[in-house]
Amino acid sequence: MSERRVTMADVARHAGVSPTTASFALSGRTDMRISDASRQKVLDAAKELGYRPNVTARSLRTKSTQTIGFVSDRITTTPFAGEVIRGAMEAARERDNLLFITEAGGDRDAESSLVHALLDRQVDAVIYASMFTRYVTPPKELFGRRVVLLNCLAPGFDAPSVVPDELEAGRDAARALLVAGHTEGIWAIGGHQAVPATPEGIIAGNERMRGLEEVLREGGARLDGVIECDWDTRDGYREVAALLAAGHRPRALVCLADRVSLGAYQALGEAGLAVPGDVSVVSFDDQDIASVLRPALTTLKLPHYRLGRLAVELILRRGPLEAVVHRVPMPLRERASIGAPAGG
Amino acid sequence: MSERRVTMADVARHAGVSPTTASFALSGRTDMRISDASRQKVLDAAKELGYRPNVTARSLRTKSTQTIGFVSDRITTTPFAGEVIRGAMEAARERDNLLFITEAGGDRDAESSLVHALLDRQVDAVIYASMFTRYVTPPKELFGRRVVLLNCLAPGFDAPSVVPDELEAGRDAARALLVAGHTEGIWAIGGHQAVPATPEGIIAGNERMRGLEEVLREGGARLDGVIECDWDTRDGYREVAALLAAGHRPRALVCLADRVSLGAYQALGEAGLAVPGDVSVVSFDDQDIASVLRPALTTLKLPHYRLGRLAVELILRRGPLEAVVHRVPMPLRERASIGAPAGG
DNA sequence: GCAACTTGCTAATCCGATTTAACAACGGAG
DNA sequence: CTCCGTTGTTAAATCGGATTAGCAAGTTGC
Repeated sequence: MSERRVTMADVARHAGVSPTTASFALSGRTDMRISDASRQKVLDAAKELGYRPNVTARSLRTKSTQTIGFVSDRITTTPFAGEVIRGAMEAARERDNLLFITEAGGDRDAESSLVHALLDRQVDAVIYASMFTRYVTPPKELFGRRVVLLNCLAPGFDAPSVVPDELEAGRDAARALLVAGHTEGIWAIGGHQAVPATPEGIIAGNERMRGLEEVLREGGARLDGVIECDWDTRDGYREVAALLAAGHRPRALVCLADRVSLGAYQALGEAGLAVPGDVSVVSFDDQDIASVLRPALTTLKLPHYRLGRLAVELILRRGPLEAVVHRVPMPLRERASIGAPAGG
Repeated sequence: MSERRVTMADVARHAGVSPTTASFALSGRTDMRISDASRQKVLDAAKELGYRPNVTARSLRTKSTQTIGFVSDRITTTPFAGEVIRGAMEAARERDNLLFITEAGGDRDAESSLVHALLDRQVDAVIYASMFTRYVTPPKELFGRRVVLLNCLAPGFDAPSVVPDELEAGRDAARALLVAGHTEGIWAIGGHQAVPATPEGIIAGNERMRGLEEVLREGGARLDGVIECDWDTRDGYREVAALLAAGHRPRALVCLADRVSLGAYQALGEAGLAVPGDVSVVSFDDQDIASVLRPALTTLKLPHYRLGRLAVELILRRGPLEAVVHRVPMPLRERASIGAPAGG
């Protein structure tokens, strides 16, 4: 791409030293003695000529490209993806690394092919990411490589995982309700995804529900019911409408995803019930929409930015990676959808 | 990253030929004569050893890294970003290219620094992207380089631009209303962003309004009013609520962004007006939320996937890039928010 | 005064490909 | 029988750095 770059040889010539001296002066290594005078000459020459090292050439010798590959099933489907990537990118940038972003779309062959494309470019490490928490089997090309699993778990695959702390989030949802005084009339919409129509519920749903029920029980409260349905707006609407039609009068709804909450809002609105006056709602994910609904939704944020960042930070730590599961807290975004229980 | 790779020297040795012969056989070049027998031996050896060329090493000689840099102001703020990147990525992948994704966050220094990081890695070209259509001044490091401007315009900068066809989208919004029979009681919410509090309105707002008014006029209709406000849910809600409170009874609302539409829905709902029974709504952007609102929103889709794809396609065409503005159509997503005018 | 270090620097190699220049071997023309 | 062109192949140079080995000149020790 365009005019010849200044090379180290140019710098050396301009400074009147050998390329070797220039190399050592520029890399600032101390295991080879360079006089301050020479060093300064080189540095000045480099600055004057606007020298920038050719990372490609350097990595041929050093093996390190200061480049990380990012492979995901799908970066586009979920609105969170951008945050994951941004977190990863910023952490990488702080250490002069760049990210190759790729997406396999769930296709195994595409995945292998992408991993190859990354390895052909000598990436220092690979982040293998899923857009929702689940169990995965990374492609064989990644075995023995420097890998961090992002938002997924692969038992038997020797690499660290970075996942949201769904269990604690479930507990926090319960605490938020208890603090507001809710002990009865609590329904969970979305459930465990025991029969997973929405695959993202498999892990998240179970852990959220487990944490929720645990703290509710400890707080002397319990769920009136758990409605299993897909984690989408349509099902949220339908199930809550059906619940109300059946004569139930919930005081609080725990929606397992913000999309479900939106459906719940719609059903509640049509039934003339106010949030949080008549029914409190607590949710999970903190999608964009959460802050924009009326009333704004109290929800447990999926920490995508921090997931991305931590994955890169692990990679950039020196030394081998340990196959540990890192759980990142899901902060509670307190907004306006939880209130005191409606008088019964 | 881990065990030694098979090199071309290994392949040559295994096939019993020189590295030169192996190179020509593998690259399939015809300007150097290789016997079919030798060629086959090399190919077999390569396959058997699982040889994969080291792109980094190759590019040191050839200058081409099969890598494209992507620099944007912000990939995260807008939910569309993923689609842009996906489009770019898929187009790149089809031609064995990979994308470095970076984000400068609007900071000029960060931008320069990122461009340097990209150039240091010898990217073949750079996509300079904005997350909403606007005028930009690319950093000086990009002058004279192979660049495509994505979703932005830079007069005087010698590079092609790829932008949504907002003008035609404005016309299509008008046509959708005319076809449904609307000729009066039409209000535009969001306006031209003449005083741009929401910067993304500067170009989009003007062109959408221009196309809208043009076709409305030609169709014998006109706007009852244009309400200038920020392109967000809060303002959409406030302005529509105010409009209704002032005693106006619009038949159709043209919301300049889906976020504004959401606010409009909220205000309409609280006033007991049904969409589209009482008021039709047509919108722009096609964010995720558009298809999930009740009723689903008829809107003109920002063609992010195609923008990303076209940018890469332009880059991968051989020959110099021409400084032309490519306008990508914004398809009409017909859903349920437009109906016949309410009887007046 | 000479060996033994230090200090400061450079020549030569290497990384893994591509590409240029050159060179055998063979066949046909004259 | 020589000359020349063709065919198939390879040695060597190159890309832009990092690294190893080695070499002068100056210091110190005894």
